[in-house]
Amino acid sequence: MTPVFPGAFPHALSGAANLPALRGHNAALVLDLLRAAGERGASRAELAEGTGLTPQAVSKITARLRAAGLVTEAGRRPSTGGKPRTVWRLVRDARYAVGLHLDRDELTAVLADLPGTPVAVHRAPFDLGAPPERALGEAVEAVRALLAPAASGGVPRAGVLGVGVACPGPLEHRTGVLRRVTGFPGWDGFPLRDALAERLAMSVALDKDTNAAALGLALRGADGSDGRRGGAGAGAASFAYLHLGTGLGAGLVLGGTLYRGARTGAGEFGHQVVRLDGPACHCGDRGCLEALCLAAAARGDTAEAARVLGVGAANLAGLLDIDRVVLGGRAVLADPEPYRAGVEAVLAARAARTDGRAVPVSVAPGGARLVADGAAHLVLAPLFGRLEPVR
Amino acid sequence: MTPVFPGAFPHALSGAANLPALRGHNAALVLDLLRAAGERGASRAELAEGTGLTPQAVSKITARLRAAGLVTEAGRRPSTGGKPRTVWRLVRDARYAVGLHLDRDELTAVLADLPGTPVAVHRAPFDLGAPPERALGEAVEAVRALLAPAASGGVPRAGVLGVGVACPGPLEHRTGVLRRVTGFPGWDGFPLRDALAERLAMSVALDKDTNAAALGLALRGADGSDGRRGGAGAGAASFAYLHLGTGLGAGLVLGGTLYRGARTGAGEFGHQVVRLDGPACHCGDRGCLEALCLAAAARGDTAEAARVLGVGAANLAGLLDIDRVVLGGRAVLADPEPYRAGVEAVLAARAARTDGRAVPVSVAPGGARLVADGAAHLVLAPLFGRLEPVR
DNA sequence: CCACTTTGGCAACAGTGTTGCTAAAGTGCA
DNA sequence: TGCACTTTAGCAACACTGTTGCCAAAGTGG
Repeated sequence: MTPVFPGAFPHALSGAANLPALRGHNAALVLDLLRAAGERGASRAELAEGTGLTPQAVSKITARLRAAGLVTEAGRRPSTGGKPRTVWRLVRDARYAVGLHLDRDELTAVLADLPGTPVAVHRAPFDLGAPPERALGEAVEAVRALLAPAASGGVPRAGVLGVGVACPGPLEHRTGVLRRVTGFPGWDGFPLRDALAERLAMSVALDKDTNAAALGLALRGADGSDGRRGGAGAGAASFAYLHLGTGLGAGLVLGGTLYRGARTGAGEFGHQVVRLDGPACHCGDRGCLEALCLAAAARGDTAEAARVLGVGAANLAGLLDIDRVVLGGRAVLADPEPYRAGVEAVLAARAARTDGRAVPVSVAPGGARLVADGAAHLVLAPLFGRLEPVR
Repeated sequence: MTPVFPGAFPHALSGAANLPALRGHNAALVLDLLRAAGERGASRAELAEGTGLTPQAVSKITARLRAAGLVTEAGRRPSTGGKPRTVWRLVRDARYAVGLHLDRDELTAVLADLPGTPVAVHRAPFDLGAPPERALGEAVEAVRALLAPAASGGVPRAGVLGVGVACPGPLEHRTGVLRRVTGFPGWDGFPLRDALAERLAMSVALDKDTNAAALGLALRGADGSDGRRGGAGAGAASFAYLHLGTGLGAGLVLGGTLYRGARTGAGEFGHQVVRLDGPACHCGDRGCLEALCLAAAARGDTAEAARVLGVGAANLAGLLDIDRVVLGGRAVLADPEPYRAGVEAVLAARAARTDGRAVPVSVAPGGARLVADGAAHLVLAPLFGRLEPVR
């Protein structure tokens, strides 16, 4: 839709690779380092150090990226005895992406700049239970309102790469088609991505709300560390985002990238059975984590809700050897600390038993806008080689 | 240790990539296709189709691989109206790898050829509880016996790439150090990989038994389909290998590659809690899957053991959206069908509830040698771009 | 003022996959 | 049997990659 730069969007090269793909791959590496560097920027030498490329290669790549308008020189570092290093930074307003969060009763649209920082927000009531065509119209209107000069402050339409849409699952991110959205079966089979793309004349990416949130955390830094990948093969950060709202779901980031499974089915966290033959769940099974957790929360027993959630988190942490657990969702955000502490206690007890490292638990920053912010990253992340682009 | 070919061992290019890495990456792609093609082989045109490279690039790559002795021309396909296609095949005896399975009471060493087929096997009693130095000596002796001309039929020592070692966890594959192997704490901190490498003067890779088994299944085809990756970004096969023996563990293959987590801790499957506040487990927790499953099996209630195992498998399948579950381990292999059917029934019930696809369940082929065969793939897989090489 | 250090660009280079063309090796019909 | 046609595969030139060697620019410190 909008040109980015030649050879853009190469995910970690897994298929056949030719020279354009190689170029795009290395360019994405440099961009990702600059994104992580933020306001501080990075010099050529630092980029060379961080990527493993030679300084000369970095020079060529930064020159190309500058020609594309994506990066710019921004001052110099103090000299350390020789010519001072030139600092490079991402050009914040070089490109934009829209993040659209369609929730059960509310719609949030954000306009994010190249590093992913929101520069405009639009909120509106929304009814996911309305007929799809009507809901679609409201989503389209929300994006148009967001991009109107009055709201976005004159962002050139051509600079907007596309729209990332996040909504409750199940759905298929590859095809952009919704499945039986829990509680709203009317959406089953609706090609939301293509319908939005046609109405907006923009490229659109669709994913689950939990996945969008996890992706946003991976790139903006759930732990403040800006989610940089580790060195070559050192194994990048892995974490699980657990979302406790109307239901209970998870978004998984494994080895620095969002793990969605082949059918976008990964992250079905709430319907793991933790009490065999326990109380019935609305899903038809018995003893689901979600049922136990929500029931405890409903009767005001936050400690028990947190403990049960912690057991599920421990099951997950053991299976996937993750580095961190991040909590979010309305129920958690309403009273975060008991949940955080309760989950962390269960994980710490497990670590003590197994002689292992305790998995730290934190509460997701960003509050109610977390998912919308993350949805914008569905469009931005491929630029930085952080997400397999959907074609 | 043994030269393979210039630029060998490039995993899916995730770090900075230069031309040698690019060459190695594409060469690995071609080798992987030829491995999957097996006896049938593949023509240049088929390789070009499968990799996405141009026919001319494939010509250059096959020429290089032939010079390295890894591939050879093997006949022609019938003409379809023009010049008949030349078929290429892997040279089976171009390279070898040793797979060593150190189990609690037995040791298995296999010599595998380039495609991973065992050509020699050596079995011996083994005591994992013996002092590490003595056990190490026995392992060294086993490898030497396997490679002796009498056993291996004159395989040139120079053609052996290295030794893949699989043993019960926990351990760290990156450093090659054992942790408190369940039941045998004497190993804690023992640098098995480096010790073996020094004694044998060969390169050694270490991993958990369940991971080795899963890797072997991924490459040899748990489903007979030879484990080929899907097309570009199509999402390769994901499955879980569940091993029910003395304990209960899992090996995970996600998107075509072995997932081990940063600390080789992934696959802790048996100590997920499925009965909150249930019976005590030896690990110190309550209601662990392993405790319930083993208890049911011990009292002869295979149906219940299978049902409980199925619940754990369903929890896992939901969380990771996998394509298949493979069962193995002594307890399962002793009487496979009830386990297979029982687990599959639970997964089918779950699929029916969620309107999803039922996850098929199969029993691992290869029997008692599964882990040893897989261990050889710890050495072979990097050649085919299927495993991040440990450095 | 000058020696020294460090940055970063220019030009030549080795090596990648790609493109355009041609030769080789079959099939199938007149 | 001859000939048109199809398909495979190699050669040579090419565009482009990151790398190397060299040198100018721009600082520091005595």
